[in-house]
Amino acid sequence: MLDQATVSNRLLSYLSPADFALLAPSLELIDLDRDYVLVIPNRPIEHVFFIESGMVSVVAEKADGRCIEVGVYGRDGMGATTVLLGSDRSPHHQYMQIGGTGFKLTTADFLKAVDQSASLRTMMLRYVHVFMTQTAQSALVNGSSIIEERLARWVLMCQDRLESMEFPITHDFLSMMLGVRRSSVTDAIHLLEGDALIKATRGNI
Amino acid sequence: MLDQATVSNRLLSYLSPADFALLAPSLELIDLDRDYVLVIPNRPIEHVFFIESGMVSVVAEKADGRCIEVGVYGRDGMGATTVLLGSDRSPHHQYMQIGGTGFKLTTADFLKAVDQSASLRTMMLRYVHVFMTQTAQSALVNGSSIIEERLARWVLMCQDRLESMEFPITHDFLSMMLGVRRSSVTDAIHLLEGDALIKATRGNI
DNA sequence: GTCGATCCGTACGGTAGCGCACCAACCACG
DNA sequence: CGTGGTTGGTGCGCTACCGTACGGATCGAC
Repeated sequence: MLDQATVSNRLLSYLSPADFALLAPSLELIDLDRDYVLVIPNRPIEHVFFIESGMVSVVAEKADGRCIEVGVYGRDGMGATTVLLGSDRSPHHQYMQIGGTGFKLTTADFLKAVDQSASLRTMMLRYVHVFMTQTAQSALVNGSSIIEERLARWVLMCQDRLESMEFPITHDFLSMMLGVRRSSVTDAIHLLEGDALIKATRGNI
Repeated sequence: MLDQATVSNRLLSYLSPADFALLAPSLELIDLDRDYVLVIPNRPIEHVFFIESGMVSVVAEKADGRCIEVGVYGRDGMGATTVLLGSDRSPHHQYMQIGGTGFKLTTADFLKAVDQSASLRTMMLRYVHVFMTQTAQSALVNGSSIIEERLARWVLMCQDRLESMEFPITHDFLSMMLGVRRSSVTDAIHLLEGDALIKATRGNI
């Protein structure tokens, strides 16, 4: 049986013991390697995830195939929040940007637990609000900040979620996330390095 | 007593009669003139709104005072959705972009009704999902589309919500909403006019 | 009609970021 | 230890958009 005290995921660890006990039997610990897909757009969501380590990108795609990240989460949150809102699908991609581990449970088990406990539902809905705010913030900076600032925001968010000063990411991936040209990312990284704020090596920041 | 059949708001009109009856006694019809403030950022939300006509802008603000619209709604939705998510405040401004009318009720009355009816809650949470998707879409276009496209999106969203081919709006306001320079809006409008897609007069589109 | 305020058209120099392309450094793998 | 794929640095011409600014048009109030 799973011990709540050993769980890194913030949502799970802040639950009341009773609420945790509702979910615990359904939780399955799995490896989440880089590029592991948590949610496929517009397809029924069969599993819900709680991240223990690593980071997930939530990515929106335009009709022309162009993609931009609209949110990220790690041990602070959960995947596939839309099931809480009564929808069994989401228009966005979700995949591991940085590999790690996490718990997976079926959507049905999750919803059953949420229906049984109002406090559990409340907790989860609060997280939806947090994530929504993050998305709105993305809209804000995407529309009003230069690349250097957007990169800095991304690095900080990544740091918060990984509790690590270093993480593996290529300029190419970052350019996807920010929706800009790869060499613009290179330039922005150099600027931040010039201010001694970050240090980048091949495939690492 | 309010007759559900005469209500324009989509959320209210799609409710089951029983759910509507739960809300109806609390609904107060009010005028919502242009610039009427529905939500002040980071202050307790005392009232929830269902729009009958007109349009609301949800606007995020950066530390430097720069603002960008992260969503809009009209008769298709409601204001202050965050109360559904267990938060009594929101970080965003919400005010009437185009004047109209709507129903107002206290947050307490609204939450009481939602607690009494699971189907009512479900309906409202589904709308939260819709709005969240819209916000994510804003993040997407803000980061990847040229002004002309973003303006076109805005005009179409406005049209959907007003069911009117014409609406009062100045270039100046649009530049705020899109987070761009006022004269860039003027240019984009001329481009769309060149394609005979819109027609603009002073303070009108 | 006159005045002030609002709104819109236009212009000009400056710059962030783009698309593209090329090469060097680096790594994994045989 | 060579080879091929990945990643990062750099350059060039180009476009979208910015900041700023000025002047003309339109409107309401008196």
